Amino acid sequence: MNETRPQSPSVMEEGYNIGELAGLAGVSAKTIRFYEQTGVLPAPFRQANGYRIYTNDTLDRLKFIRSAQAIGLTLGEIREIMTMRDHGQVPCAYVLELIRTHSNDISKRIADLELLKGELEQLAERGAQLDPADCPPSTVCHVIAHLSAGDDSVGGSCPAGP
Amino acid sequence: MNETRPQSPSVMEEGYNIGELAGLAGVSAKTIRFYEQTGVLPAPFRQANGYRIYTNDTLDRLKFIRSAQAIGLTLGEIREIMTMRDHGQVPCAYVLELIRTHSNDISKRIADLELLKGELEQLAERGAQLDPADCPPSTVCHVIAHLSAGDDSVGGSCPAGP
DNA sequence: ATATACCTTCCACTTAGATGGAAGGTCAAG
DNA sequence: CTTGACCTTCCATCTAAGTGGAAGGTATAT
Repeated sequence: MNETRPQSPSVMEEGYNIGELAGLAGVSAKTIRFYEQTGVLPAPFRQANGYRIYTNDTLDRLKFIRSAQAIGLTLGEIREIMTMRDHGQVPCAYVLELIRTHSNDISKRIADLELLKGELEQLAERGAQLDPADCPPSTVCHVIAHLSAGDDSVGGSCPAGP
Repeated sequence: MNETRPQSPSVMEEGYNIGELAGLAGVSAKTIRFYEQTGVLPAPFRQANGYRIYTNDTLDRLKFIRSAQAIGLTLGEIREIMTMRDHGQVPCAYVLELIRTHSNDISKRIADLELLKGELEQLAERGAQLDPADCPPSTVCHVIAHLSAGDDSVGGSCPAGP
């Protein structure tokens, strides 16, 4: 049910159509079209019927995309890398720079989150000792005090993973 | 230039129009309308000319919103809290639960980021030793290896703060 | 012949939290 | 009387990375 290769059963042209490629790469066909549309993947050749036809090259690229995403690179950055490759350049230096930059960003984000976590734990501890009966409507809830004034540098967005 | 209160100069009805409130709360008037539209703030009374008129109550709420956002609560959660208040309930228990939940989420996110950071540093170290001349096109870039197989649990979105 | 599973394009929608701008009403001062 | 600063509503746009679905063409199996 899975090994039905509709084209050229003996010559093995190594051509995948989009669904097969999607299965091999572990992404959806929609995602592949989206990557093409946004320039992350090049437009592939088409069969006579208009179907996209892919080679192992695209499979490699999709694997790279997955790896690159897993380490936090954005599709925009990945597209840059792909473009360098397609212009004959070796993107290693750029990739390394991206990795270093992301590493620094992550360090900063971790520091911010540590701060925030400390604040939350403090609030939880203090809040557990407050009596809800004492909570005046004017503060909405006294568990959340006006803490460090003007501190909005701590990133409060992006609450949970997927 | 700033203390022009257009309404009732002597009786002090404590009424602010939206721009004044925005200035006092440190947000934009657009943001206040947005909060009203999404149910985070209740619809205020209107003056005869259709202008919104606010009291100190809303100022308190805006301050609460800022504090709650600073500790990572979403507007949806804040709206819940406001709704409880408006139904005569004391939201402290709910707030405390939110704080604990967020604290746990953040711990997990920190752990994920630490993992990711370790991986990035490893890649940077290894990558610095690779020769770009050896980078085969099929891998797009050999600095990014296919590392831990199928590891997409590490959140790679939300790269940098504001 | 038809059912089913593919494939194509195009358009809208998602999350979260706003922000920008157009078109028009209101208000106080010069 | 006009200018400029406010205010109103409504609609669109942003980021990031997709996802959903409609309308229609194609290929294979029964």
